[in-house]
Amino acid sequence: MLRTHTCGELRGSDAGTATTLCGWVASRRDHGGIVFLDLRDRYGITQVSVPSGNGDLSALALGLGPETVVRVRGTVRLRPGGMRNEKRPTGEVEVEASSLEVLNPARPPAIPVADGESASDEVRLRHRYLDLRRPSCQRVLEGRHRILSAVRRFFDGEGFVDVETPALVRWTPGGARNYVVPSRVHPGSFYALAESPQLFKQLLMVAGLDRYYQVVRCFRDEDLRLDRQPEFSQVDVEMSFVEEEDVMGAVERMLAAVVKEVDGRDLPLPLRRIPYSEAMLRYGCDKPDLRFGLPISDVTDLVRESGFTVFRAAAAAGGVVRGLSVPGGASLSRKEIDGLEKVAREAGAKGLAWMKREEPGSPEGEFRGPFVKFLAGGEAAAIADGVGAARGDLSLFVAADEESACAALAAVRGAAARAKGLLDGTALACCWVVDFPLLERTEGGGWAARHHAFTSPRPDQLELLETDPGRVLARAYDLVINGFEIGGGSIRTHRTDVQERVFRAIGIGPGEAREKFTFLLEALASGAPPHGGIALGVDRLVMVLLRLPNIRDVIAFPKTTSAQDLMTGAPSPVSPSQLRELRIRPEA
RNA sequence: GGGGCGGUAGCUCAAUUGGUUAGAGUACCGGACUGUCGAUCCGGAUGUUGGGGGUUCGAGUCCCCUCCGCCUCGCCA
Repeated sequence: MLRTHTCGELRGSDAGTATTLCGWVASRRDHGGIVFLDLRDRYGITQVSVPSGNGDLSALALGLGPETVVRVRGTVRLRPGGMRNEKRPTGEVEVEASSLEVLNPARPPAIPVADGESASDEVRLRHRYLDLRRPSCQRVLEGRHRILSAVRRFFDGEGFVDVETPALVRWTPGGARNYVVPSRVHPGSFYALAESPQLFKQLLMVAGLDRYYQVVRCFRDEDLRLDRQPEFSQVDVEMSFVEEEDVMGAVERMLAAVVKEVDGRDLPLPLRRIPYSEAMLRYGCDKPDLRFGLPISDVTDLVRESGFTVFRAAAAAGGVVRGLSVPGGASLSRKEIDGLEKVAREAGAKGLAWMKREEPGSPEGEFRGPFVKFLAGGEAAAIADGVGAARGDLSLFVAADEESACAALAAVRGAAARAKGLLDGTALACCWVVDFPLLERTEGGGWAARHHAFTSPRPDQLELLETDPGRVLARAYDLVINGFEIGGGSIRTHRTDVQERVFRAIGIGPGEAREKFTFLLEALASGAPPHGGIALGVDRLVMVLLRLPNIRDVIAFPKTTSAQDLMTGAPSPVSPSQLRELRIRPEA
């Protein structure tokens, strides 16, 4: 080793010992006679003092620019009283240098490396190696490592086998767009990069592995979001001879172990289970943010005869009128309410009806708001009660078709929580969303699998597959934390006859589409055990657990929203000769 | 593919209604200083205003095209 200690470990008790440190120059303070250097590595910052009297050493120290890589030999000294730095663990001591060695000079950094200094996303990503040199970034990467270690410890301890599955796979129809990889050996044929190991892990169950897990990279060629990257990691899990509760139980115990590891607190189990239909009604979406209340209520039946035409017409047209109450929201300004209405409009609502119940200082029973004048006697109180509005609360209503109303109120709910400061930055609100519909309508009027085609229908609802497909519930479950979908899974179909019926319901007949799944049907017919599993998004989980606002923050080398790597310049064109070898001709 | 916000010195930002030589902090360079730790003080240098075109006596500012970053709708079984 080039060093005897790290920059984070020297204490007062080390005073007098000889030491050699290596690190980056974090700052240089020149006092003419004496020069101070802050030396930084992953473990901390230690002050180095270079006293006068040794001309060469002082001159060398003066020439050290920021981020120069140096090796310092010296003696640990207790700092004089009053000169200690309480802000650093190493602040009691300094290393009095007897020699300085420049291991590598550094050009002035393109972005400041110190924590607390700002730089735009663009330059941070372009110089990611400097960005990652910041202590805060290193804490995140360490946190991610601890989380993944805890995950692996948990599954290892429960007898799961870590099996690797292919990344280069056959292209499969449906689902996320695949990245496509040309085959040199088979010109004109292509691999797909796996969007998930779904089929392989089911085949491992057929093989009898019984309990499988893997931390695996997945690839999806879809547009990016703050919680989506084109390549991301999953904790992929599959278990045999299990039911829903077995999978959910294992995962929430794993989650509790991870939360204990990173937060040191106990996650109360079992997690709340919320049926999909309730999630949609009360929170307007299938991944509710339960860090705050503001539940949505349906008041359609209260406004069928309303004096307010917008409400009456929506109800008559088969739509819904739903709303929520913001506690203390009567204090919100007109400007803030206009902001909420804008949110509702952007989410697809035609408008947002609002009503204040008894503002502070106003008489009992008073309601104020643009549409109150249209309401007949008692109606205002009835719908206010309907959404649970008390004195001083603000009621917000959307009248629309059910889908639009859900989307708009979900957006309004989040915006109102932010406006009223209801978001607890440290909270972890976890739940399972269960009882999803198995199928959903396609644009063409047919049916498609909502989760994937191998999700098992509820066994007591098999007949509905042929009579009323939209009502069939799936044996599926999503893990939701703070409004992010952290994972999703299901009990799979393990019998060929049931799989055939699901295929038929979603219009996969015995044609070419079916051929792509032949190997799976054959596998199911070869003694597939009842099985199920889940896939958890590692990056999202780390993001939520470390309370970071963006998935890029938890990935060492992420892509931008246009799926580029600003540091390396990927993707890039390849040479004509490479294309020729692959028999790929660019479109003219 | 659509919508919104942004791009000015290495970095973070400012620049009135279109008007003189585009400024500040920081970093950088030089000097002073023996106890700083966001060191301080004095001095200096720093620009393709993302790129291209247009309007105008005059464009960082207005118009068109385009590239890049972020957020978002579609998309993500």
